[in-house]
Amino acid sequence: MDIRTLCLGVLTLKDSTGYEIKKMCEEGALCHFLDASFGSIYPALSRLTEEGLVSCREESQPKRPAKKIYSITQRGREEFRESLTKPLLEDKYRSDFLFVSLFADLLPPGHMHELIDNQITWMKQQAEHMAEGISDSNSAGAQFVSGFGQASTKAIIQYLEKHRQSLETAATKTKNVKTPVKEDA
Amino acid sequence: MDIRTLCLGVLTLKDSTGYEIKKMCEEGALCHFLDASFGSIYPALSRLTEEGLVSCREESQPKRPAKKIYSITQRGREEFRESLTKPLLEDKYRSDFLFVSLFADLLPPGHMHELIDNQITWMKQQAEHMAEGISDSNSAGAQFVSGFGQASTKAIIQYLEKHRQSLETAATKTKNVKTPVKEDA
DNA sequence: AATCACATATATCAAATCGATATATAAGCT
DNA sequence: AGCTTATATATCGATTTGATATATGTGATT
Repeated sequence: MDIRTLCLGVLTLKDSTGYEIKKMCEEGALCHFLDASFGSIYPALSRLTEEGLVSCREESQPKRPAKKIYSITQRGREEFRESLTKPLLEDKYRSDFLFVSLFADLLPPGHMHELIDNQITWMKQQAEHMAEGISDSNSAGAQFVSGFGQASTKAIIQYLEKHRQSLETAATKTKNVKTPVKEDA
Repeated sequence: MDIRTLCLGVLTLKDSTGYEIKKMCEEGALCHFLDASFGSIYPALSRLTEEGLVSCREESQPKRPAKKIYSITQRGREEFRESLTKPLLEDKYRSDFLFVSLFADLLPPGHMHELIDNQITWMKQQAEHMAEGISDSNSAGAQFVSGFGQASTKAIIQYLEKHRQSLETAATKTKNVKTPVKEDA
């Protein structure tokens, strides 16, 4: 989802500053499923303002940098609705952990074991964090997303706990001693 | 995982052209877990060659553009091994589908139903495709990755089938008629 | 026979995006 | 006094995507 549409979506729920939009990406209902940096949010909000899809009122507070509070306009709502019905990009699970797993036989002894420990710990934290989301006063959509995250995360934890052994033993059994010297160009 | 390291990883397994590296991203063991475009692969290979981490022999074939076959060098192997032990980026599940789900109440009637149908169909295809990978003559790492993908995908399918109703009814019950007019700047 | 889609192969480029950094200020902790 | 964290905006280099261009061969469709 492009940052433009993301901003419109957040503003559909609540008037916000750029800073708050970033926070929602880190703590909100979708925090495990999207990213957005200041470097993309601020330019997006400027462009959306130019195009009349959001409006901006400046609120100068004493001894603080002035807030720019953005609201979505009627045209913004229309465009957002429309963009929701356009073809979606496919889901994608990105994982450095899996990339490294594919090369487990090149790792020092015990390293893969540690990686999986960390991965499981992290996954459990994620699952907890997702479960918190559900207890809040949330929309059906937010609960659906939270449940989705929990279901997949728990399945992954189970998988890791059940199958880690096969990967770890395979990693220690193999050519981990010294890269064979076969000279090149 | 940056494209540079990705290329080194693929070349660890087999000498390849840029084109073949791209294909492995689309069909190989990790195809569901990473992306890379020509626009990043070719420059990465050039830079790696300059730096002496890979070598390149050109194979001109009759009536075909010349192949540039890259091999990883000893230094490349060392650097790759090292990069495997560096801190990993956290896994991330990116999903337009979930983003739209959060705004299900803004969709036309029946649209969410269709989206979920498509999502389930697509997920089932993914699961099948991942299962194929396991039957091939594969390393422990590749089997681990394939199993990981299947486990999470199947959990998601189950979740979608079990909980779709709650989202779909919530979507039809609500303010889908007309965006309220509340005028702005 | 002509056309179309797909596969092999390399390469470039605008646009989007990330990640880091800079600028202010206040609160709270050690 | 100094450190970290939080609020807030903004910019910028580097990376990466996604589209496009250039060639050619094969197999399917019309």
